[in-house]
Amino acid sequence: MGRGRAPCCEKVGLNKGSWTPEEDVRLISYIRKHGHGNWRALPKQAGLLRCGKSCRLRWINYLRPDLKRGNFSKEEEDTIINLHGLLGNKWSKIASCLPGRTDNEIKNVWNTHLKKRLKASHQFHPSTTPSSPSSGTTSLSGDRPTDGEVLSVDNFDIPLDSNHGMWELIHDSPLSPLQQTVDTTGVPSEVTDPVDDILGLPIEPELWGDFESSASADEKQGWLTLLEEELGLFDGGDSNEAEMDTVAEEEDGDPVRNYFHRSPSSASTMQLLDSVVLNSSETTETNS
DNA sequence: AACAAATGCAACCGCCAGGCC
DNA sequence: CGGCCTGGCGGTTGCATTTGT
Repeated sequence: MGRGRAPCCEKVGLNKGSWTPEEDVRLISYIRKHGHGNWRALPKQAGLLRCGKSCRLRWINYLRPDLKRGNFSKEEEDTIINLHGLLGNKWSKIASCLPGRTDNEIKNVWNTHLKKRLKASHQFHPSTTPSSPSSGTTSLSGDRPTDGEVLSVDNFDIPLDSNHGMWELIHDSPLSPLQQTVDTTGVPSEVTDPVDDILGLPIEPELWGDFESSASADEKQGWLTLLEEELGLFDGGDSNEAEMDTVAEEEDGDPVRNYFHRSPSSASTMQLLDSVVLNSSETTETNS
């Protein structure tokens, strides 16, 4: 699919548009084995006719093993609405508070669903004043409110207290625990585990070559079908269920993720934000 | 059934910030 | 200190799919 603007001349000869399962396999396999120290060099080393940016986007938005798939829950949507009121179009920061969700995904959900919903509710209840993305960013990036002031976001009053850490959160939104454990791109900084458990598929770069040369057409097709199922490209039935199990397993010991997965009440955004702040400071101490 | 309009979303782009030399 | 390189972010695009007529 040719999306976006006209291709830049230096990228002539590179693949564009939708990724094929084969490309996905190559990328997953390479990153799993070598990590992604240099996105620019990665496609060449992985044998992909893609630019580094494209590889990075594909990995972050679609192939990362820690991604949650499926529709956004009501609670997730409420959280997005509230955080958007706080942060404006800071999709990456909002995403950092929603484990398993990407900035791109959140941006899409906002633009396609939530914006319209807010608009509709505003028309229905003209007295309410939903904060616009720009106003949220602009107002908060300006003068800092004094202690005791209340920031009203989507009918949700947030007391602004300098001792509370809210202002710091807004301005210096910390990394989520998810990012702390797997980094922003979902891959450990050092790949040490020799067991290739990504997607539960036995992928190794060396094997790919053997696979390509020796596997029969049926074997290749079956393997790619399996990949499609794992990626959610194939409606195989219970793959989603398996993912939810994985998510549930990962919840233990992660306050923010637990919070979201168990009882993500939109009215508890303060709690959420506190958790993020707390967890961030704990991690900082641990690392220092 | 056929066509048009609306919607969803993956992937593109340019720009910017931070790190390195 | 300034230039270059890279990664990351936010905005935009257009194809595929769904819905309406």
